[in-house]
Amino acid sequence: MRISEAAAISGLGIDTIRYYEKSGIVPCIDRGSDGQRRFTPENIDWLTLLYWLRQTGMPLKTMRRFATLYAQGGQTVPARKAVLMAHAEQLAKRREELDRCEVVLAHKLAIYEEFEKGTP
Amino acid sequence: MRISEAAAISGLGIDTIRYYEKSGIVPCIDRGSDGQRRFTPENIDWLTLLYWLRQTGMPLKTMRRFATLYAQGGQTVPARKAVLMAHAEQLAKRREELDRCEVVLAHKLAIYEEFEKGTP
DNA sequence: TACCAACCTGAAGCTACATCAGGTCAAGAT
DNA sequence: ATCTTGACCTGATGTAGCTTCAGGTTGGTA
Repeated sequence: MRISEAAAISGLGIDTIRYYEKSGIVPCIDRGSDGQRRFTPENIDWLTLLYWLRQTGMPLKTMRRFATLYAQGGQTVPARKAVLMAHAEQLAKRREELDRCEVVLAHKLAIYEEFEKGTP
Repeated sequence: MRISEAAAISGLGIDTIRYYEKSGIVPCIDRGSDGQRRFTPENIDWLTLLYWLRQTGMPLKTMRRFATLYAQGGQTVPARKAVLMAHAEQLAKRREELDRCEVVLAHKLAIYEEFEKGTP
């Protein structure tokens, strides 16, 4: 599979995929005899996971750690689990922030509506 | 009120407040005779709102638009309301992304646990 | 009077991409 | 056989949103 298809499926942009490879967080992408990247289904899974991790704010540094662990094989599964669980906690915090922001917004909007009632 | 207190209350950093002022998204901060910033309660409210908007991903460009509207007085209240409501929609989308990411993470974690059972 | 903390400015540094310039290569149209 | 088109390549530069740094005032305290 070529890079454009990989981008379409994973959700990442073409440039982002190249950037991620250069940054060392996408281990071993094959190249065809033409020198162009060929993506395996395993690659696609990996990119898709990266997409979701980025989408929810995981820094590249952490992704790099995760990728390094992945490259070291099966005995790093507990460590990888720990990384993902830590990120899941981050998600919970984000959710709290969303909640609080929604409260703030609702409050502001209520004030605006009050104001509009006052000056029709 | 000085900048350090303003930072502590609003949640923003001192440097971020200065940066926001320079970027034109915090209208009219007074200065004392010593040339240092003095913050009114109104300023603090504004900064706190900015804190929450930033925390949930509103771009500076949008904040700038919002600030410009604010500076133009009461007749822009409907426009400001629209900005905040658009942002509230963004929040809903973020929440969906969080949900989906949690599903992906839970799936990965389940696979890891399966793996650990298999190779104890 | 000497010093320390808190403030100031302008400039440079950083992260995580996005975009651009300039070039390769294969496949179909002329 | 050549020409064009489109997808890909690399390396460099640009952008957003801060953050940190260098170097310079104040204002209160010992």
